[in-house]
Amino acid sequence: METNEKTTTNFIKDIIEDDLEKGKNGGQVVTRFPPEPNGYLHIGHAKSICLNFGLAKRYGGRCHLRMDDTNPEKEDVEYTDSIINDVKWLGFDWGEHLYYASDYFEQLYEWAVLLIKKGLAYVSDMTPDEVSATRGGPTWAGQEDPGRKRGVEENLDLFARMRAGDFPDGTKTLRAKIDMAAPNINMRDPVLYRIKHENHHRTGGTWCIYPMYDFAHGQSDYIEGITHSICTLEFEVHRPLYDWFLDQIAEPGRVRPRQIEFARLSLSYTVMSKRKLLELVETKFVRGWDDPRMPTISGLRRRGYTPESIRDFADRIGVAKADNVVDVALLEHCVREDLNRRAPRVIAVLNPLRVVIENYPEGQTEELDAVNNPEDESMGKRKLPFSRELYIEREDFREEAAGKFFRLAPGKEVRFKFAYYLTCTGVVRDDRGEIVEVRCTYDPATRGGWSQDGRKVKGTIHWLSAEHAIPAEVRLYDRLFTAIEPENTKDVEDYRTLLNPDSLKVLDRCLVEQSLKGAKPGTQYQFERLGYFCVDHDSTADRLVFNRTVTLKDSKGKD
RNA sequence: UGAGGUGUGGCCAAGCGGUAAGGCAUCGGGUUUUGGUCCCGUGACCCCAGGUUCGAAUCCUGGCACCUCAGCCA
Repeated sequence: METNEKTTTNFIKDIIEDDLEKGKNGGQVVTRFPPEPNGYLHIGHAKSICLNFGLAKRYGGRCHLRMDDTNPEKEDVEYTDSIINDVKWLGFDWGEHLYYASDYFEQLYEWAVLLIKKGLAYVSDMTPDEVSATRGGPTWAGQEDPGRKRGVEENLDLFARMRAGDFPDGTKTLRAKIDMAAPNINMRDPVLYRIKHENHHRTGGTWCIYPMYDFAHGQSDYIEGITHSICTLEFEVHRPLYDWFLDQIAEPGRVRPRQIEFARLSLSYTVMSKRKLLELVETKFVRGWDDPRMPTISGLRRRGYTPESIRDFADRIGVAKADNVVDVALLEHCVREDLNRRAPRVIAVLNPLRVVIENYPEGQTEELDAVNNPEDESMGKRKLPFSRELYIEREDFREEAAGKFFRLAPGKEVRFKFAYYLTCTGVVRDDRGEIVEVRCTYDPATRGGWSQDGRKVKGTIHWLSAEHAIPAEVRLYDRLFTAIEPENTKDVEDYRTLLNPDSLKVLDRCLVEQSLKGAKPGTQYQFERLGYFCVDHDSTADRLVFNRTVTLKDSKGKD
């Protein structure tokens, strides 16, 4: 499926179209998705990925995948691998354009030297605390760093020695000489390089000084010929700095990137910060980054979300600058819509209740036709075995059938989907009074589930032949948090107190139809009347495990 | 009290001076061998107050609210 663009327009498209009209950048559109490999990608990243790759595609340009790996302390190849895998899975192709900011370290270093020579950067001896204490505040200026007074030669020498490893971590930095009284705090002599005697996951021990985000990002964009550098709103106040660095290094005639900011995505009932997601993983509240309850791409994938549904979601939420919290119901709507078209229907009984058909011959089995997908006739039909003893969903039977209950109850006739009309004649209880079996009779004239005499039954329920069904485990998921905005709920100091204790429910005595035997992990189905489910990779040769992606919409009790 | 942003129905979001798109959710109704799908229908004087204009969500002025920035994180 092609990513269809439902939102008519957004301000970024306007900007790009305006640039194109003016012939800027030679009519090129080059974007990039620049994650830091310090965690797994989540649905918020998906918004950015779809935006950047989508724009490139729309305007006949290209989109790079760039690892923003300038901080070896937090980064790891495990994350790099997962990012590459996730972006690919989402359906995007960066071709040859996979880059690493760390590949630009040498060039970045040279630019730092250039700034020193221009008298625009200096080596500082301040500690982190001192830098912080002298930065000033919103309404008061900062104080100048003594390092500011150093001459070019001394700075050059000191900076070279920083690179050479002459100084311990935290003792020196390279700072830009801008303005300690700038109203924008980011312009108050920002740190360009810090010393970290740390092994980098790609450059190994080559470097012991690493560039800061501000000194690396815009230049990386420049190196790659990015035309539109799209990032989230918190970088808006960094834009003057982004431009300041480009002012110092950009050569005439080369593409000069422009930073454009949009509002990041918040999804209701979950958290999106990498720190908090990491915390959930580390405290073992979830089973890992790919726990189906996580808003990570890997979690959504394991949950059964399709790339198409996520791309559709990204299109529908739009792109703007206003803070927003998108209702997770929209995401759910997107998978339902996608899976409704594609997922084959099968029968599963999550909470089995035995049914015996008194007038059906013992030992007899017949095969009935079942439609694989009413939305798509080409998906054909399959045979479903029917016999005297069946299982139905426990909640599809009630002794007291109140007004709106259309399912099985004493004396009531209902349709067993694809099979017959059955009428309940009674129940069998165990010692404790629990119903363990429902007795019924069937009407042989209603084979296939319809009646020639035109009589209607309101209810249709699903069922499985007792001797043919196979066992399975089904994991039901619910929202991870009980609050719409766990990170922004008043009177709540710790978001973790809002974790939903019932976000996972494991049912280990479920039954599914025999055709599911050997189903491959990742395969998606609609369990008739229940929802969309997919095979989890925890499944083994003799035990299937399913994840519930999302329930079917349910209007029970609403009419 | 600084700088940069944002405010359109419950949640997103178009709109770019000519009289409020669309989606999700909700609630009605119809079809239906999934209480699914599908199909119909349902809601806004656009943060507030002034002003400009024949006409303003769109322009101007003044408020108010919320978000971001004081990591050697990104």
